[in-house]
Amino acid sequence: MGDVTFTERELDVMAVLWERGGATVAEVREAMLPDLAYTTVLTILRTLEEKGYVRHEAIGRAYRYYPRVARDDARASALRRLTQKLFAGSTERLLTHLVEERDLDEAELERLRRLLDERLGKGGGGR
Amino acid sequence: MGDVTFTERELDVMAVLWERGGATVAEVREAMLPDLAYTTVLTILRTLEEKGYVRHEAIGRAYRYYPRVARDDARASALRRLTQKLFAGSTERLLTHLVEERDLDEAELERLRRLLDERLGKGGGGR
DNA sequence: ACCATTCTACTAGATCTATCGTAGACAGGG
DNA sequence: CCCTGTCTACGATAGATCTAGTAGAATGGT
Repeated sequence: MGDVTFTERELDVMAVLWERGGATVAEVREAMLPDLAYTTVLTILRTLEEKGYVRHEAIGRAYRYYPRVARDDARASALRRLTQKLFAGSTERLLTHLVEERDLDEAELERLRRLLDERLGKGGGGR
Repeated sequence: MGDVTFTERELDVMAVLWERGGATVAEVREAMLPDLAYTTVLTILRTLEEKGYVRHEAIGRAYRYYPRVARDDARASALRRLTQKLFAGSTERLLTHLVEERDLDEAELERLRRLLDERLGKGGGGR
C-alpha cells in the first residue's frame, strides 16, 4: 500500500494495461494517443518494469506486459496526493467541489444519492 | 480556463500563496516542509512566474509574490486530468470510489447527502 | 536458403525538475 | 563611512522524463 506514482506518459500506458489486463508493445501503441514510435512505448514499458509496476511474459517472440499494481491502488494514491495538495487534506472538501461544480447531471446525482442512502441506511447492522 | 499544471514542488509553493493570498520568499520558505534553501524557493517562484502562474511586487527591497491562477482553476484542472486518466473520464466513477472507499465517516456522508438533496431539490426548473 | 518483417537491447539527446552556491546590490546599526 | 545581514540575479549540477534511432535476433513466407 506504499505510494504508487506515475508520470503522465507512464499513466497513459498503465491505463491501457489496466483496461485490457495485459498487452503487447504493439497493442499499447495502437491504443495510445498521440502516435508514438514503437520504441518509445517499449522504453516506457521498460521503465515501468524497472520501477516494479509491470512485469512481462514472453509470448512467442514478443513480450506481453501486465500490471503489477492494481488500478485501485493507483487511484487511492493519486487521490490522496490530490486531496492533500489541493484540498487541504479534506476528502469532504473534494466531494463538495465535485458535487457543486456541475460536473454531474441529474441522473448521476440521483444515483449517487441512492448510493449514499445504502451506505448510511445499513449503518446500523452492516460490518 | 486552459490547463493549469504544476510540478510537485511548484504545487507546494502555490499552496502557500493560495493560503495567504501572497507571500515573500522568506514566508514561503518558512511555511514549507521540508526545509529548503532560500535560493531554492526563489528559483521555484521564478519558474512559476515565468510560466505565468504568479506575479510579484517589490515591497521595500524584497519581492512579494501573488498567485495569478485561482485555486479553483487548479483544482478543476487537476481533477479533470485525474478523472480522465484513472477513472476513464467518468466523474461519477470517481465519486463512487470516494464514497465506497471508506474515506468518510458517517457525519461526513450525512452532510454530503444533505448537499445532494439541496442540489436535487432545486433542480426542478433548471437543467 | 534468403529476404522482409517484427521484436527487443542499447544508446542518446533535448528538456524539465529539484536543489543549491556564489556574487553583487543595498540598507540599517554603530 | 564601514560592516553585517538580507535579497535578488545568475549559474550550475544531478537526476528524471520524453522521445526516438540503430543494431541485431528471430521468424515466416517463398
